[in-house]
Amino acid sequence: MVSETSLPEILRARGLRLTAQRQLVLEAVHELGHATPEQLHAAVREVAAGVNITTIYRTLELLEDLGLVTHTHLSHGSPTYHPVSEDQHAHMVCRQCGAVSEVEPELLAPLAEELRRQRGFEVDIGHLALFGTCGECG
Amino acid sequence: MVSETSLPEILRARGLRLTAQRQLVLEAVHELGHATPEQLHAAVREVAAGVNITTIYRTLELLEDLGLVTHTHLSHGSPTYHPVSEDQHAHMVCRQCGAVSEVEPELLAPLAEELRRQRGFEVDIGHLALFGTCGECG
DNA sequence: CTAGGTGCAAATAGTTTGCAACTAC
DNA sequence: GTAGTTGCAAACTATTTGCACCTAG
Repeated sequence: MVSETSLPEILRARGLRLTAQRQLVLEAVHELGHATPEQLHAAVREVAAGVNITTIYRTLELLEDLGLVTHTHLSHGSPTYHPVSEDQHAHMVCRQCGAVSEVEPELLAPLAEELRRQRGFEVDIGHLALFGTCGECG
Repeated sequence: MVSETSLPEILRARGLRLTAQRQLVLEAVHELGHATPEQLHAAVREVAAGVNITTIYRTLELLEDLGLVTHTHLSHGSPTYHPVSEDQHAHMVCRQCGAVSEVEPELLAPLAEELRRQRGFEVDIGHLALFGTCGECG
């Protein structure tokens, strides 16, 4: 499992620098679980007020490139970022109430397998969002 | 099946007006199959040059409300609209080459069934996007 | 010291809104 | 005639870029 601990090494291996901002953004992604750049910015600011939103965007792009975080598009608007270290899971979004819940990867495995076999398509389960209506709202 | 033919009636039933713009946008959605507001605007403009992008947005919202079209978020950026009359289908987007292909609803039926049973969640299959890597790029 | 990183301001893309002019009915 | 509709300009939100200054190594 890739964790925050490895950030310094991963950066060093690429000749990149470890900065407070990068640590804070990665920590915030872990803390919040699923968060938009805006939300991460707010979280980081509570610790380091001067951090610019631009840096959040640049850092998220970097962390994603380094394989430490990914993002998904849940509904409209901003993407949400989460750690890749977490169990791969899909999201289920209710269009009525906006509730987001997680879908266990086991449920998706057969579909993923089918697509791989039939089409040679490798589904990224962590980047999957199912829209619909939840039990409460249905 | 709801088709373009019913637009006048559906509008009338709500006390709304049938305009050239509305017909053109709906036709464009049918013609293009999956298109962003931008692309639909371009298509409509080929027939009626004066139509404003604002009208495209407003009309898509209306048509969606009327149940004639839906939209999905394929990858980043703009949503893509398509007719609801078409067979419900999901989309498969390759993150390398950007290719979009359709996934037959049969493949998704078991998953949808499972979620309905276990969680009472009604998945909107037409609004589903699977991201990953296609055979060519893998 | 110096390449990489950050903050700030400005640019850009996508979408929404206010309002006066227009038109379907 | 009149309520619904449109076009235009301006506002907004989310994101990206250019650039001078700063700092980790």
